[in-house]
Amino acid sequence: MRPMTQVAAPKASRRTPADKHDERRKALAESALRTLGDLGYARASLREIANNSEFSHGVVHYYFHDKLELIVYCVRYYKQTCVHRYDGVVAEATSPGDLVERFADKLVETIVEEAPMHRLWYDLRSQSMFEESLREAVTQIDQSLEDMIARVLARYAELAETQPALASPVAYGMFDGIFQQALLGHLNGRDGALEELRTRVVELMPMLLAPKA
Amino acid sequence: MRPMTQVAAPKASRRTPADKHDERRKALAESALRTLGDLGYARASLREIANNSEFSHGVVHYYFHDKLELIVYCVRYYKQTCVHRYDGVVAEATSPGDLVERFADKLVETIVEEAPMHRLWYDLRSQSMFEESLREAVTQIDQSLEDMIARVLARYAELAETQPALASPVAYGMFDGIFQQALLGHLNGRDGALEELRTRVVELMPMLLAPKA
DNA sequence: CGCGGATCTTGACAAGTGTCAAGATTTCTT
DNA sequence: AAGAAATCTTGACACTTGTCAAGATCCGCG
Repeated sequence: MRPMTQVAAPKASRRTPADKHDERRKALAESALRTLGDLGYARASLREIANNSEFSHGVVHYYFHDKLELIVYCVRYYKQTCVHRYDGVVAEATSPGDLVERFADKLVETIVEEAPMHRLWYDLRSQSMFEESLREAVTQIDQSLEDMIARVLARYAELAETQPALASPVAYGMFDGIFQQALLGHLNGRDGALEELRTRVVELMPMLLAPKA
Repeated sequence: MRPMTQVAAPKASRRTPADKHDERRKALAESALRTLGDLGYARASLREIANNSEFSHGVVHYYFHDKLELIVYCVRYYKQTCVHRYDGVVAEATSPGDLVERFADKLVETIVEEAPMHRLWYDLRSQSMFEESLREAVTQIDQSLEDMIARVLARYAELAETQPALASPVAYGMFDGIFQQALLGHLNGRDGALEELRTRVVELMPMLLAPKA
């Protein structure tokens, strides 16, 4: 959620004429994401998306070819900021135990703060099982999430002076599974779903390391 | 996909007059499941469902109150047979290693043979994150799947003469995660997705047991 | 047979959908 | 400031959707 001013003003061009287009796409995406997070992929109509924004419903086709392109753009745009969520954890952790704590806390935090975005992601990924045209984007995002987990795990092993016991796809699959489970529980209003996620991650992480000797 | 004849004919009542109703509901559900597995929850219209069956589109509202009731009935109906998929594994395994092999094989087998049903389940579960009225059914099904995993794990620990190292919700979450990952890979046509699932499960299972001594 | 209830079909309705084109409006350039 | 290009609004289109009601058809029982 960094400010949307471009990287800088290289010379005297305060607003590049062609970048305005990109700016608008992002603005549209940001308000579309709110509606998509509320209603999900199928139920969010272009009119509803436009109503919850400062634009009219027709403008979507000026900036996007069709509904699918808008939605893929939105999720890509969101996930782009998402994959660096644990960079701070990796950078600042001082010991294996510290890293585990920080990682678990961050996982809980993002469920509390961005549950609608996460359910939208799972919605889109499920849709991609039916809709061929979603698969490329979903595959790429999934890969970048796996890489994110891999970085955490690598740093964890480094701090513990050992090696990861599992390849990163497995680790990602596992975390994704219990994360999804916690998200579902949280949305169901099940008390303790978040605290359970925390303890589960804490007790799971050590198992992902190869024995020291 | 077992034959749809009822459990038997207990006495002289070959066809109970009121059971005909249930029979029809099941028949409708079975053909609806085909369409739902093809198109998913959102894209499968009642007309499309009816077209791929021997009925007309109006008959749905004779047997079901609305679309949601039909779909929930369908998924419940399917998953009901699903939760006993590994009962044979549990019953017939002769050693820890044998159980792991059989379990992994069965997981792969069901992806090959029932991928559309599995993606339908994930679709429905994702929808339940948005649609309150789906949550009860989804929660119940999820619980029964967790119980299924718990039975496998308990037997595994028993054969290995030790205890499970993780509570069943965690174990279920993990397996669900890597299963979903494999399903996605398989539907994407990624070669090796199934073989990877097999080896991942085989290498993961021993980590779920508490050390022997 | 013929009646009555269950079962099913047909057709319609109202609401909502993505898409697009024609024109209004704003913004920029010269 | 005038004209041109970019941007946005409005309204319509063709189509699909879930739902339901009226009537046709089937079935078993008197």
